[in-house]
Amino acid sequence: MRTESKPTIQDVAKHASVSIATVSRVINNQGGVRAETEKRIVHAIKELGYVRNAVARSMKKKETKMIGIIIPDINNPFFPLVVSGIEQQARKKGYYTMLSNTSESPIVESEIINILVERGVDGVVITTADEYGKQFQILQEQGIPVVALDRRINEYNFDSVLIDNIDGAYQATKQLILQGHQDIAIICGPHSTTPGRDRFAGYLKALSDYEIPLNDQFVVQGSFSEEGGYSATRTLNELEVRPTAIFSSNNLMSIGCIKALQDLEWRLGEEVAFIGFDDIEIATFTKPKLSVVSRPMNALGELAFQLLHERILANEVFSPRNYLLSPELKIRESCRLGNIRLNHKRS
Amino acid sequence: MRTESKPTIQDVAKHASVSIATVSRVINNQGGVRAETEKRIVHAIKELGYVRNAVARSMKKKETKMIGIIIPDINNPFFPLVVSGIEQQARKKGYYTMLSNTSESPIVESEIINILVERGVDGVVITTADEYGKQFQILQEQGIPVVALDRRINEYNFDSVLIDNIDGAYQATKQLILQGHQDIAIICGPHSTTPGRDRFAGYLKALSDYEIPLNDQFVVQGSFSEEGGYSATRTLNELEVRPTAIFSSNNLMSIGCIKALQDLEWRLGEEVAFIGFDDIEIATFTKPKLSVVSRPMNALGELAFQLLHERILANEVFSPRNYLLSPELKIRESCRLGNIRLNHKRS
DNA sequence: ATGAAAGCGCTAACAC
DNA sequence: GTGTTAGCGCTTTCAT
Repeated sequence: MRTESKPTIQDVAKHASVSIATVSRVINNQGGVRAETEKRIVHAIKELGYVRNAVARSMKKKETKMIGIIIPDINNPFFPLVVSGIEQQARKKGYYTMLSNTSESPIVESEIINILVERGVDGVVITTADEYGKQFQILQEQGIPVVALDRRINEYNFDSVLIDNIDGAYQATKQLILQGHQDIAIICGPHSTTPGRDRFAGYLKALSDYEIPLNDQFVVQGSFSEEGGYSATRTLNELEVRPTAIFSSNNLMSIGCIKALQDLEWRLGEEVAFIGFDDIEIATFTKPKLSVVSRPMNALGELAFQLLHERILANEVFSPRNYLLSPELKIRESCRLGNIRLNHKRS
Repeated sequence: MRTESKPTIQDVAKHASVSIATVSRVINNQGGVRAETEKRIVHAIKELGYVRNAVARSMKKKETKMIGIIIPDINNPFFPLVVSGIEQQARKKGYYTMLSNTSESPIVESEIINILVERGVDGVVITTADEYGKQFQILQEQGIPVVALDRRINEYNFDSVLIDNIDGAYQATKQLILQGHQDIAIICGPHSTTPGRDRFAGYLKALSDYEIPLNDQFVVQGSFSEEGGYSATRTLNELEVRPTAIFSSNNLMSIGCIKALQDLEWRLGEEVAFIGFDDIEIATFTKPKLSVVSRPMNALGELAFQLLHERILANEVFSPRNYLLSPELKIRESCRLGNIRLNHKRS
């Protein structure tokens, strides 16, 4: 494709009849170059269409000004929002972000980490697809700063910015209880993930605090996906005694759940109340509108970059900082008592 | 941070008592190394925690195996879906993708392009925020292959993978007409963008083919955003004679439009029919369900990478290929006649 | 099968 | 203010 190879700093120097050192000075705005000389050089750069080779530069300077962002699911709207927060802060500080998507595959994640390390990123923000994996070893060995976002990384002492999932689930469940519900189901995410486990724990805690016995039938599992929420809801619908309220552990699951409710003609707000983890676009389009636990996506991203940046600049090791951000319960309509007939078995 | 600097190929060579050339051979699986020697080297690599420095490698080889993807709005679900298509193909061919988001800012886009060029990406797929900008100059000069995705790039002969927006809008409008509507409004996107103009053109064409005079009042403008759709809908609602059908030019606008309809108590499916460009999550949650023009996101991405890849491999210039993919009309409920009272002025 | 050595394009220390 | 020069870590030709 490329015929004549790209011009280098050498070519520019020759063209402007100066040394490469001088050219380098003007490229990097280091000053100390006579105005006239500079003009000649700038002109030569224009004329030749010279572009600084960042690869050579990085090689020399041992820094790339790139940070890697690794997310598990680019199609889950939660992540783009978080990414926007990171990007924004990074740009301000002169860092360029490389975003990669693992599609929840630990194998892909591992590959990506290796590539980023080889490419010499200055740091990485990651929402891992495998909290217990060994893929982080290389990052630690190379001393590359890492911030774990939204999902904990076990056995490594990285900084982390997490959401208080337990509290979020607790608030949601409590709200349902205060509305008079006793038969509250939970659609759980995978117990292999922190959010999966923690949201279940919050649910359990609320039940226990209000002395409502746990009914195993009301605890259903699924993957963090629309399909997961859909089939879980089906299962719930087939129970002899159906729950009067559902708490869904994740945005995608909520969508699946609401779809199932429609398909099964299990009437939201009339026969069953609902609260979901994460705000979703459809929440205000359903009737009744969905109450949700909302996470501060942007803040999550901004904080993550900030922590990362501090570590990149620091030249000594210091102990990990672990942040736990609180989600916010957004009460709309779907958790209201309405005219839901409760199952008054134990009242 | 990093205390002892990272091990290099030199260190490995020393540790295994061989030359760096031999180490390089085993790192790159080039064969021609005695099994026993190789074992020693592999062992040294493990022991030292050596990682190949891709920066140095790229510098030497003049290829990075990285391609850049530039999108204008990571929070518009259309793009993550396209990106998934690109990523998937790229990974298969051994390319790593770097995703960047411009947030529709031509300035940011320009910066990103420069960074990618400096970093030596092997190619770029871009949905530009500025179809007429000069930011592509550098790509052309450097001979870096480019594929324009979803938005045309004028004045440069890059490959392109576009959607037949005219046809999509035509189909939608036609459908509305066939349902008996005459007073069909369009919520237009910015005329500075190809999709904005083309979708309007398709609307116009359908009207003309069916001999329905254009009513200027039914043509409202907005940015490709929720807010754009929302305020456009407000405007339509304030007309003395309101339209009986609305065609919305973009997914985000559709969301804004539907929200406005709700807020204004302008009843969808009863007082006004609707078709929107792009399928959206909420489409099946509204009552009635939304009819939409759906684009093949994944195919778009896959094709884009394929074209790019061909160009990266080719060692001669050839003329640009321009693909136009057809969108598909998904008829659900919102465009049905239902019990909408049409304004029978000219029937 | 292995090694020596010449760069790739740049930065920065040092000389002038 | 400007030039010379020594690498950064790697791949690759050419010897051996």
